[in-house]
Amino acid sequence: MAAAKPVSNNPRHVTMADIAARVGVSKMTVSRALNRGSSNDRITSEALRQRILSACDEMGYVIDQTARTFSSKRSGFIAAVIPSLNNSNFSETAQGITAAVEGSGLQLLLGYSDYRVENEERLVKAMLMRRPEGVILTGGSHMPQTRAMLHAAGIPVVETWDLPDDPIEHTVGFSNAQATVALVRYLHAKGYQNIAFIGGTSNRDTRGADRRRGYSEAIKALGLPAGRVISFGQPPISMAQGAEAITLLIRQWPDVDAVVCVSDLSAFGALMECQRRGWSVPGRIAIAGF
Amino acid sequence: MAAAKPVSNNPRHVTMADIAARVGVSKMTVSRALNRGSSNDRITSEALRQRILSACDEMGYVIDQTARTFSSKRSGFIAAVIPSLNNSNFSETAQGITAAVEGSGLQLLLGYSDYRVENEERLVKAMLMRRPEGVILTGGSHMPQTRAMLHAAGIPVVETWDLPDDPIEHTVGFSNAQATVALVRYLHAKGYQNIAFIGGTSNRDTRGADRRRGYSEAIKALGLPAGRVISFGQPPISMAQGAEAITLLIRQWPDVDAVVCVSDLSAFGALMECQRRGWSVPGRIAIAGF
DNA sequence: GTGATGATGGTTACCGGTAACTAGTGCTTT
DNA sequence: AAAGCACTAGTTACCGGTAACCATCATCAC
Repeated sequence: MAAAKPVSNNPRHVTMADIAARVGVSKMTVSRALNRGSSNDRITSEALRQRILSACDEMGYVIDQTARTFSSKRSGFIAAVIPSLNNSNFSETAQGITAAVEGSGLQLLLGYSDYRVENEERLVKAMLMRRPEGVILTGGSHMPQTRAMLHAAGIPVVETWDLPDDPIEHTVGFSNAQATVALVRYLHAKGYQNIAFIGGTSNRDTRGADRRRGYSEAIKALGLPAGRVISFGQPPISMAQGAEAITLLIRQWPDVDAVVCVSDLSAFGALMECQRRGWSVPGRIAIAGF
Repeated sequence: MAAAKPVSNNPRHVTMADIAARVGVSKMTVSRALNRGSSNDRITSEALRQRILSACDEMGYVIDQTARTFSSKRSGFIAAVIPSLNNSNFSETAQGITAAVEGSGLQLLLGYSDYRVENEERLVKAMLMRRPEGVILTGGSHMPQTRAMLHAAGIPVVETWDLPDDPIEHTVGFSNAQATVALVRYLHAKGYQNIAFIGGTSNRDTRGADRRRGYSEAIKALGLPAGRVISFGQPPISMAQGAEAITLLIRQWPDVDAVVCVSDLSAFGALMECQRRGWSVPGRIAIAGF
């Protein structure tokens, strides 16, 4: 592909030196005029500054962030890895981070791992090569190599959507297992006795696996009938898969009166299927989504 | 925030020079060993190369992509702007691009504009500062300044999900208006006479607006009853909004026998509502989504 | 044996910004 | 009036890689 061509074979990119020559000042003055307001601010006279800015406009100059990063050791972005783009939870997380970061002059660089720690490792490596000023990860399960690289990078690391026992550094989240325990206890307190669980087939989705573990622990602790777990579909499981799962569930254990679904999406699919079949919710069966 | 701290205040990042000193060769040799297989390949003896690679491993060296980009003028990534993360169409586009780009050594940098051309302009500017090797945009409507910057950048630009009259450079897509015309014609050919349209309230979503325009043109050309347009909710409109919209629609024009929805999501919401109310689809009313 | 050739590794200069320091100016302060 | 200070702009060096060119050595054809 285009892998052999330089970024630009224009006459040449306009550089700061061109602007400086045009205005008749030094590069440094141009740099200072453009960086007004940054931490290493140096006041430039307003008239001169305006001349510089309009020269930039006229010549179509855009500062080279690459050179700037290289020189100042500040890349101006933070990296975030989420499992999937197409999941409102994670994309809302991304939107939230973007909003929070806006104004501090930082940008968000987003990557998605497709729920695979190997992909996460590759992504983290690629991102670290670009020297982010911080990294945000989803979940607390990572490859050893990933943890090592992040430690070596010497930048802030935040893990979200989980409460790992052994955090890399900071954590913003909750325990998926404990939250599911609470959910099962709540259903039990409401009088439900035969509580099932619907989730995906793979352990790739570690948060999903944590939720299943929490379910099993709670069931055991409460002395309820155990083993009522349907595993169906590759995470993230779809609405359609949620619908199929609840059909299987009712066929296998007709006495089930409540079901905990691994995600909102699967719960929604299950709910739809119940409505379609005319099973009253939560009369015939209660449905809870995570 | 952390906006005043350098990327790293470690003892110091391991650099290529450190590796070179350790192995007892020059920086250049290290560079060549690491870039084996790239376009400007120079064969390095395998034994030496292995010694270099293991030295990198031992010292935890990760190449500085910033410096590399700066020096070689090749950033190794392409930029894509999509309207929204949380839309399976666009996130699938993103996944497709990622897959296509994989193997060519390029990475994808993703940004979302929230359906606003002003945001798109800010994003494009921020991305161009990092010197991407190509840019992919969603849709064919952009701020004049955005077009100017992209032209000045001198890199390949691709517009998708649209077929603009005045493309910036390349286009991969289709005409939203023409496709909607075809859809209306198809419904008419099937015998439907009272065809309505459901879409969002704003023109921010230019593809949605194009679809509405195509709908109106087709209705007019076919001489069907016009004006049966429900505008409801800010794009991208949700399933719930699709459901509400169809309720309004039927209340206002009870004779409507087919409806074109601006998106799959709104069509799905409308479909659900019809099922809930016991209206047969496509008996009582036909529902088409874009 | 000698020049040509090819494989390998070294040298030098440079990419485009910014940090850190220096120099000149006008205004106070004592 | 001299010293001190606050501002502004200029100078120099450098970030960590790579392009382009150079030097060396072994191999080979004649």
